[in-house]
Amino acid sequence: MPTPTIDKAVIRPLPLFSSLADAELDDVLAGAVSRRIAQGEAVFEQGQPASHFYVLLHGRLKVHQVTPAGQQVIVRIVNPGDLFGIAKALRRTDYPGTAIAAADSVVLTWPMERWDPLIAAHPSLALGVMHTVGARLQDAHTRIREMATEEVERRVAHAVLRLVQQSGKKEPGGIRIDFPISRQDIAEMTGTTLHTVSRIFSAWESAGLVEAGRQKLLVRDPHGLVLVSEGMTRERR
Amino acid sequence: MPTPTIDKAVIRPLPLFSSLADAELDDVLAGAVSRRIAQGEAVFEQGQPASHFYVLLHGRLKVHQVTPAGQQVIVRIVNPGDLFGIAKALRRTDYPGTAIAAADSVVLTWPMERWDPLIAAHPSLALGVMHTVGARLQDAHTRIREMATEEVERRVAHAVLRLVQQSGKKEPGGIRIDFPISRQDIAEMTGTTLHTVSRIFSAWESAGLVEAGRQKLLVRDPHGLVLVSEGMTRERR
DNA sequence: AACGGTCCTTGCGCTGCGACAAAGAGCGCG
DNA sequence: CGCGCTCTTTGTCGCAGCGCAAGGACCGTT
Repeated sequence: MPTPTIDKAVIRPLPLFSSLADAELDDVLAGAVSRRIAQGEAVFEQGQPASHFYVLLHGRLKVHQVTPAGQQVIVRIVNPGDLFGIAKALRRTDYPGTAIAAADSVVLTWPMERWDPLIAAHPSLALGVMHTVGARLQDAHTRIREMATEEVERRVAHAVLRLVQQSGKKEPGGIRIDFPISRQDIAEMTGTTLHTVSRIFSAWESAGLVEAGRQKLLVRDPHGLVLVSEGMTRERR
Repeated sequence: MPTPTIDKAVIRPLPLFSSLADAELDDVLAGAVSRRIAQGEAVFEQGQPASHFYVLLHGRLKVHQVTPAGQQVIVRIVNPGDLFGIAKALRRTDYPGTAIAAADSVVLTWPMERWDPLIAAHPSLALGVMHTVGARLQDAHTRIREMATEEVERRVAHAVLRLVQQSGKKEPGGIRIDFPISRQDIAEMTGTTLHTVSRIFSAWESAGLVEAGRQKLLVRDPHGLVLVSEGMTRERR
């Protein structure tokens, strides 16, 4: 059910493509196809040969990796406008993770054969990709630093704040994470367990910091959360 | 005491430059200067404006980040041939970390103003940079996965094995990590404490897996370490 | 409206590992 | 050649947070 025609107006505003001339954009979009992904469905799976690369137009994806022992980790959240599945940029022939739609989503997809020519023909695209990967690298280093030095509650606070920034929607009474996210997900993002996240959320809820429901999260007091993330805690009891 | 003339023969074999034509290489090397860094000296420090970018020719560097709370984390080890200090590729104007020479080292350095022109003029260089950053991203994800799911001993085993791969020198009786590395360093690479690393090394030493001295490390039984890293442990007592 | 599936909560006991402490060992410097 | 510094070892102790377990809430389905 791919849509053969792509609406340039949707693509144009994305930072990745914004510096392309109009004619270039046509060239880039040649061979691209959009595709709907239902919630819970995978765009691609870890270990599969990397046949396509993608841009997320709408919705939200979670990228998982599974350890040899079968443990899951969420490597990142893909937000609208993000490039993903770019195995070629990492010099891989397979996908290093599994991308699953956290909400109904729409992706733009190119066959991987288009990668090299596109990158070669459009230097500004290559630049953009470099920056994308660079940004992810910095995120990753931030996470490493947090996991190495911070205790669980602060890591969870950081993770939630990151979600707020990337996917927060202002709402009377606070900021809502606008896609379904479970405690399990947050546990996998912070290297802890579902149980611990649940406990932390309960404590935050009593403290009036957040309002947490099934797959839902409303941050009532972002500033308070920032304090927690910076270690202003240990006032319990 | 920079050396104004750079020996092309030293640069040519580096993967990063190998696909450049000879004339291109001249262009790339224009404006490059080599510099010696004594052990313990910093090439650049976290937060400084990023004035140069570098390639390590000889020696070994540790890249640290300091948390707001003052904790140190080792982000990566720079091996000969590696590009580093490429803040521009991450769209930063300052260095995100501090690079310190773990052993006497020689770096090749360019003023950062050369970055954009070089990347623009030499597409294969841009590609190479993308792959470099991509490889680092994958490393980072691996570390995140390990820190999230594995217990300390296995993480330490993985870290040591990575060192062996990158900086191992075969030697009668085992593989030596050929630059000075302390337990503190390894603790900072794995998100644990000096004390725990010391204990683990002691245990490994009794088990005949490694031989560890002051800033020295000889892996006697790499395969045994692999077993540890894969979780074949819990035989103690 | 009953049912199964998913997601969430909470209590309890155990333990990996960090905090603290104190002393030993190797190295470089004056 | 001895002094001080950094790096390392080893022990003891306490606790954050994980594993386990059981139960409850909410959701979509037929």
